[in-house]
Amino acid sequence: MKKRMYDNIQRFPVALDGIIFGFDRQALNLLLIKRDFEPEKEKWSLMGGFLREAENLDDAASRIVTSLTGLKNVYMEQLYGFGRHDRDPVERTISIAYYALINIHDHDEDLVRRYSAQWFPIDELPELIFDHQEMVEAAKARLRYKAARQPVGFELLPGKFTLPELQQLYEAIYETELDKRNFRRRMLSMGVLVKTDEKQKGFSKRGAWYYTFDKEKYKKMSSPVNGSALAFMPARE
Amino acid sequence: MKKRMYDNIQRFPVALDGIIFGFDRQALNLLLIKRDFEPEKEKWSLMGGFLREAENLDDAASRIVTSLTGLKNVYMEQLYGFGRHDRDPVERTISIAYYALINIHDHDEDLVRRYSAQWFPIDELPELIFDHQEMVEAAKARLRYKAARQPVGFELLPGKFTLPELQQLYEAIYETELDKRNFRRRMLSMGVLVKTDEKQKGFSKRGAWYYTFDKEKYKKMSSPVNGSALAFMPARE
DNA sequence: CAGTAGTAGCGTTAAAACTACACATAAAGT
DNA sequence: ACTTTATGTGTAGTTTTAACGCTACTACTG
Repeated sequence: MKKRMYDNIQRFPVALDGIIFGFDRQALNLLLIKRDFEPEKEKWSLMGGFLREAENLDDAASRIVTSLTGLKNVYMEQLYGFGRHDRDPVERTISIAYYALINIHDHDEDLVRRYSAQWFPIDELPELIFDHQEMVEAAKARLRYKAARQPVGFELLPGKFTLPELQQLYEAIYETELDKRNFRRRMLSMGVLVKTDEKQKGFSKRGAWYYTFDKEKYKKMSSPVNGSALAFMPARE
Repeated sequence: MKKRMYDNIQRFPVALDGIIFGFDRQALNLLLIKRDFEPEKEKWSLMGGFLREAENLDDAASRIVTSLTGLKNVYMEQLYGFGRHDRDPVERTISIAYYALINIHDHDEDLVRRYSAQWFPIDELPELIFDHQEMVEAAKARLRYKAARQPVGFELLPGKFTLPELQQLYEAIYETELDKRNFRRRMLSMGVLVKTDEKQKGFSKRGAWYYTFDKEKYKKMSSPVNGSALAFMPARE
């Protein structure tokens, strides 16, 4: 029995590209790979790959990020579908971009080496191939959007972290400085931070308290842009 | 000279599906078509079509909406890429959903008849094929998000409209009632409405002033979700 | 061991935004 | 002229934001 198929239509390779964010307690970074194949060999690009038969988009995106970082169950969200007809000089493809948030210290360094990958601070990115620059811009905008309404630290920070560290992350995301007192109040008011009885040592004289996330509450708040969580007529900006 | 191509990868039909919103001065409506072909013949679905070679995604989405409505230069925004591997029983496809906002009275009625298309109030939708229900939900959420930070009337309303009409639209979008005075203040404060010296006649005794949009300012505010316009750490909801 | 330096952490206040709510006004129809 | 019906306006109380000055720890120094 022959499988049914659509007639008289084009078929295209469907790529998944991953914008992988990591935070090193200082700056927000992006994991890029140096292409060792044509076209655009030796130039930098996002990690990508092609969709396989019988594989969901989300699964494919996960597979691709895992193949570079070794990490599973990474937080990812679909960003946008990029499909300019001439975006890829080899063949007409469309690419669904996903962004991922990972703890920069968790990744598999061997894998990263094998792919000639490297972390770049987001304000010092090299030139990227194709439309990858555009993807990165979109991902930054989305991350900012997301961070504004829920603490994004859970994915980017280690299990325990201090408020100054969280603030550092936010300042990296927004590329600006924030008021310590207001930031603190705002984050705490979201009700997902749990203070531990442990203090950070060695960094500052006084030492800051470590916090963790209340995973339960955090998960409830975490919803993609299309999720239900958008408030009814929230304030204009 | 042979064209270069990628090796050993699958290729897929790429569909575009359009969530077409229209407003008839009463309710928010969706334009759906009755399928006259298998599978799922006689059931309702979104208007869709397949991507062609050398056609940008946005252009393809436009083409598809135009083919049903006769309207060109419709406001559209990419919504999300849907790609469950079993989403289409005929063949594995991926679909990029776009939503469109049109003035319901402008569409080409012949075309709509030819496709056996029909407008449905968004709170009385029939059962839809595949994952189209999910797409509609996502589109509603996105429209709500968008409407909260910029007046969305321009695309959905005729050139001139009254504030009560605009409010009617918002109430349809949010499926709730709004306070007249607060709504009015909020819309006017966005600074894109221009009062004309013309009054609506025949509908209410007193008659309401017609307004138009200041297209210049309006365009500046109109940016897709990924645009830059997201405020720096806007209020929590 | 006392003083200093450098962050961490707290509280207050003024401005802005939001919410809720009630009455006057224009014009059509009798 | 009076009634009817929807349009249009103002205000007060509350909540949220934004700006800002000061105290509290503790490691290091002499």
